[in-house]
Parts: sequence; structure tokens; C-alpha cells
Amino acid sequence: LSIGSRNIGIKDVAAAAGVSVTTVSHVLNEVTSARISPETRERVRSAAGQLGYGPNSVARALRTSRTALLGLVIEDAGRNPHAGQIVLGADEAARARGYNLLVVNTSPSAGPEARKADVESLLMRRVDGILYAPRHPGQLPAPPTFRNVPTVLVNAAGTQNGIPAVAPEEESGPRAAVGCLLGAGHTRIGFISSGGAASCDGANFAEGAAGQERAGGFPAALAQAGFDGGAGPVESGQPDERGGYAAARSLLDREDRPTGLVCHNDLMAMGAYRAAADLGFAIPRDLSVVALADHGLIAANLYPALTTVALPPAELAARAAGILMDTLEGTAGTNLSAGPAAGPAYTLIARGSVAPPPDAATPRGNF
Amino acid sequence: LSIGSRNIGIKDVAAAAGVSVTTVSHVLNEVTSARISPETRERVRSAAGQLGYGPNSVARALRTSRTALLGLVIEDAGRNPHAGQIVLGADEAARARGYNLLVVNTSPSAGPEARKADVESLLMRRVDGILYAPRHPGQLPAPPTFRNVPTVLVNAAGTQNGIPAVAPEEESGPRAAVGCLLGAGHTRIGFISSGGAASCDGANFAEGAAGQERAGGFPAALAQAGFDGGAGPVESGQPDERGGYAAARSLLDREDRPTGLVCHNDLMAMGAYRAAADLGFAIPRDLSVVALADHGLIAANLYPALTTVALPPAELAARAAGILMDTLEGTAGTNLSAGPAAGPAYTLIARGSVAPPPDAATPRGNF
DNA sequence: TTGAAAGCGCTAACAG
DNA sequence: CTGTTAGCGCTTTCAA
Repeated sequence: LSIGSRNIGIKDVAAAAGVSVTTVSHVLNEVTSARISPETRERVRSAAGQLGYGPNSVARALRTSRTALLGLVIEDAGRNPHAGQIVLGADEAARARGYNLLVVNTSPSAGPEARKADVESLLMRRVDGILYAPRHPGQLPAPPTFRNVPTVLVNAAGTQNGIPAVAPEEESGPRAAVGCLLGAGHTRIGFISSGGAASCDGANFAEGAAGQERAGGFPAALAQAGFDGGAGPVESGQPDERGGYAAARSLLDREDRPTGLVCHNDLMAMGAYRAAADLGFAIPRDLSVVALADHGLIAANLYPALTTVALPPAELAARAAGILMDTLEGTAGTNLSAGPAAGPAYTLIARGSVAPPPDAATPRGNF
Repeated sequence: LSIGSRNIGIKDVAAAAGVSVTTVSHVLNEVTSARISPETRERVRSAAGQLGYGPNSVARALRTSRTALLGLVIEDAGRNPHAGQIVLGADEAARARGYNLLVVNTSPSAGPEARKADVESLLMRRVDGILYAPRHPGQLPAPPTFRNVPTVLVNAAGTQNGIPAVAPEEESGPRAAVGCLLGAGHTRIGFISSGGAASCDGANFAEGAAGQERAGGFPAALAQAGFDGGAGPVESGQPDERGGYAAARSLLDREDRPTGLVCHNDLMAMGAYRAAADLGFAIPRDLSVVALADHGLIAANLYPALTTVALPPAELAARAAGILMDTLEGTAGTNLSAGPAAGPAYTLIARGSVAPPPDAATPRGNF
């Protein structure tokens, strides 16, 4: 009785309603050009309902040569902590417009021929478009087969090979983080950055190129607030707990130690927490911390809970899917070969790790 | 030139090879019943290669009424930390056998009609089978539509509604964890368990029913090693950092405090770490800790790194996919309506949080 | 050893 | 306003 359960086809409905298959098709697809009497409509509708008819999208796809399928290629889904969010965001956007998601994992460690096969399995399925979510934004093997099917990159650092991409405005992250700290009254703010792309085969998502951009945004954000370079000491390390610990130690051992810390991600913030504890600094009383990425599970479970400046990956994926579908439907004037789409900005998730600096008489804002 | 890129069909190949479409189909599908001369075979093969022919699986599906598509329903993909692993495992298993994955997210907070629509979108696509990954093993809304299509549950606690499931043998977790601690020489081992299903709307994956089972396995594991109940004090709490902290405090404030702790998951272990620090106990010198779930990112980034007893969700998903495909192909004697499949057992990931107890003269094993 | 032809369920001209 | 009909690209009897 449930939709699609039996081999009930359009002609069964037609027979039951006493009309032709054309009429059924027209009614069910709400074809505007076809003028059908209301009572016939109703008859068809109820017959379809009675029989539990559901359209066979395979047949429809064969006929129209549109599958309404979006291929989603996820690099290293097993280790990408945002894989679930990406699927969620893309799926919601897709289903809202009648599409579905065909998902394949692709392993960066696999050879080029294997990776090519990953994408070709989607092409064999005749997906209408492809969403490609790289593990590290900024790098992209880009199988040549992309050429044939409209493709949009999810969270890649800008347009690659002429393929459009949806990426966050990376500088907005440091800006928001620095702003949060400045607002709390801090004037000496340190930055713990990711130590370059070389060390980035670890567990984190947005390293590599993104690391550079985040780091780049930091002095800019400070300068914009009227501070000179000395106000913002920077240390970098591996984008994990150890790296964060070492960098934080360097920063906090200084004579003019910062009272606020911006960390590249929450793993590095974990290290900063430990460094602070080792040195006898309480967070947030003696030291405030903000991280530039939110692994959810981690930030919320640190003690005190970590304030972050996050970019919901689901949002990114949903936007990419939207752009892709616009292109497929020719809806947008936006040509796919146009420049990179403006990505969403980071937003602050205030938790418990920011307070006024210890020597501040009066805080300068809310936090 | 790449596969599937153009509208090159079987008849183009036939024309190029100077044979009929039937022959092309026979050759390319390696139909055994058809006797085709080797040279014809070769001609067809090279023509197909030349033209960059790729089969149109939409047409094939329409004809054979088999899509070779597996629907994967993930509950709450955005918050399920194992979503990526599940996709990975299912995808690998599926692709190895010529299948692809159609993934949909389903939100436990959505109404029943919305959730039904989630599954029906898969049925409309005519997926051959469905993999259903619940957020919390043990509960299952089970849309009635499942009836029509073979379905296997991923990481559900046993067969539900007659639907087969692949679940880990939960008791093997506590057994391995306790074994690890016993092996290191500990004799007083505490257990920090999840505080029941009521509190489990949090961030973790395998709570609820699984919590009960893990807790149940603990005394059994101890008893099996020859200890009576008193050797294993148990405290429970919310399955997060706060809950773990509180439970650990209770355990460590005791006169006869345990020297080893088994935690329900690594979030609770984070709390135990903090409790130990507050009380001046160093890990692993004064206290050893093992957790029963591995969030990877977290366990590896604690300090010291947390030893866990983990169950790779990818493995679970791959097994479920395997069972499903066996059923679809009638390969297995295993009827789908048979009992729950035996799941994989937990395995120990030794990191740095286990050492001999402080008063041990000589450790009893390797760790 | 190979080919002709039917038809999977649907959509979209084109006639009525 | 509604129906006839020709395929979409492929597999698969059945004949040759």
C-alpha cells in the first residue's frame, strides 16, 4: 500500500481512473499547458492514492535524461569530522528541491586511477551534478571527468581549475574572534596558528591553506582595531593538542604575556588549556580563549566550555548544493564558470572561556 | 572521452564494431550463455574503449528492475559523530560489489510524516535495499514502508520488528577494558557508566540501550576474572564531561578508591581526567583510565592520550551492507528474517592512559 | 555464433 | 479537454 511498494504503474492508475496515461501524467506532474477538468483531476488523484501509486523515477530519468541526482564526493569521509554535517546540509537542500544525494567516499591516499573511478561511478549513474568536498581546502586533484558534469566544490579555498567553489570568508573568523576578545577588554591578544600545510595530514578539517588565511586575518583584524603589530604575538605549531600546548607555553612564558588567546582550532585550544593549567592560570579568570573552529563535541565538553567562532559546514554544503541546482535548472543568471560564490561568514558561539582581563577595572562590553 | 560523458550508447558501439547491440551487450556483460568468437569480442571491446562507452545504469535499471542502489538512512547525521565512518564503510562495501549509496538524513525531531517521506524518497528511487542507521541503538521508529524493501539496521541493539540488525557484542567492550586494566595489575577498578536513556539527547552516539549493556558487562567481566562485586564500584552520570567529572569524583573520594577507571565514553573520560587533576592524581601514574568509545579526535588529543576500547563504525556499516547485498542476490542461505547477525567485537586502542597501579611491585603484563 | 524485436514505465509531441 | 504513439538505452527471449 505504501508508495512505490508494488509494481503499480501509471497505466494502472489510468485504467482505474478511466483515462489515458497522458492524462494521468499531466495531472500528477501538474503540467500547466494541459487543460484538464477538475473532476478528471480528482478522479486521477484519488485513483493514484487508492492504488498507492508512486512514480518510478528510474523510468522518468531514462525518458527525460535528468536523474535529479546530485553526486556528493567526500574525501576521506572516515576522518573528516564534518562529513556528517556536509551530508546533512547537502541532503536538506537537495530534497527540498526534489533531488537526492548519491554519495561516494574517495580516499586521498588512493591512486589517481582509483580516485577517477570514484567519480566515474557517479557519471555512470548519470548524476545531474557533482558536489566535491575536499578534505583540505586549497588542494584538489580534480579528475578531468568533472568537465562533463556541472560541479561545485564545498569548502575549497576559491575557484580551482575554473570549477566554482563555496568557501567561507576566512578572514571573518579572526575578525570575529579578535572582536570578541577586544569587546571583553583585552588589549594583549596572542594568536596560535597552524604550522603550515606540511604537518597537516592529521585529524583536522580545515587546515593547510585555510591555516594561512586565518593567520593572515589576525594582524589585519588587530590593525583594524587600532593596534600595532606588537599587540599580537603569534606562535604556530601542529594543529593538534600538542602543538597548541607548545605554542601556548611560548606565548604565556613571555614577559608581556597576552591575556587573550585566539587558537586555530579547538584541538589547539585544548593544548592551551593544559598550558594555562600548568602555569597556574585559570580560564577565563586569568586567560581568555577563543578557537576558530568548532568540533562541537570538543568545545562544549572542555572545562570551561570553549567559546568558538564557527562555520557550520552544513551551511556551506547547502549553499553549494543550491548553486549547483540553480545551474542545472538554468535558474540563476549566475553562470557556473563565474567567480567563487561568496561563502557564509563565521559566527560566534559564546561559551565560558572569555572574560575581562584580570587587570581590567571595567569591562568594555558584553560577552 | 571519459566514461559516461557523451550520449554514446550501446548502438554506437555496435555500429562501430559492425555487430548487433545484442552482441555488444553480451560481450560487455560477459554473458556466459552467449558464445561469441574471440575476435568479435575483441572488436567490441576496442570499439567501446575507443568511443569511451559507459553503460547507462538508468536504462539498465529500468530494464532489469534492479538499480544496484542501496539507500542509507542516517538519523541526525549532523550530530552523529560516526556518520562519516558509516558512510565510508557502507560505501566501500557497496562499491566493491557494484552498488552505490543513496543517502538521506532523517531527523529524529521531525514528525512521523516527515520521517516517512525520508524513506519514501528512497523507495521512489527504487533502491534495492535499505540500510538504516539509528542515532541511538535500541530505539527505532521503523516506518512501515520498510516492509517492502529488504532492510538492515546498522548498530541497532538486535533485531527489531523482525528487521535484521548488525550490532556489536556490547559485553565485549567492558571485557576488553577490564582485561586491559587487570593485565596492568589493577585490582580495584571503577566503572563510570551512562546515566540511563533519559538523559541521552546529548552529543554522543551509542548511549541509551547501549549504556545499559555496557554497564551490564562490567560486573560480568570482573566476576569472570575472579573478583566479587565490591571490587567494582559503579557511578553513573550524564554521558558528557560534567557527568564524568561528577562520577569520577564520587569514585575517587572513596576510602578504597579504585586505581583504574573504565569510562562509558571518552567525553566522560575527559571529566575523569579533570577530576583526577583536581585531586592531584596524575594519569597514568596514580590512576589508569580506559574509555569504551573512541571519538578519535578526542581520545588522541587528551593528555595523556586516552586508551580506548573501540568499535569501528565503518566495520559495522560494511557488515550490514554485506548482509543486505547477500540477501538481495540470494547469495546467502541466511534469510533476512533470521536472527541478528553477530557483530564485530571491540578492539583495544592502547594509548597513554594505562600503567600499573601505584602500589604494584611488579606489573603482570604488557600494556 | 549472431541478430531482431519486444518492452521496462514514463514523458512529450502531436492529433483529435 | 483528452488520447495515441514514439521512443529514452538497455537486456533478453527467441530465431536464424
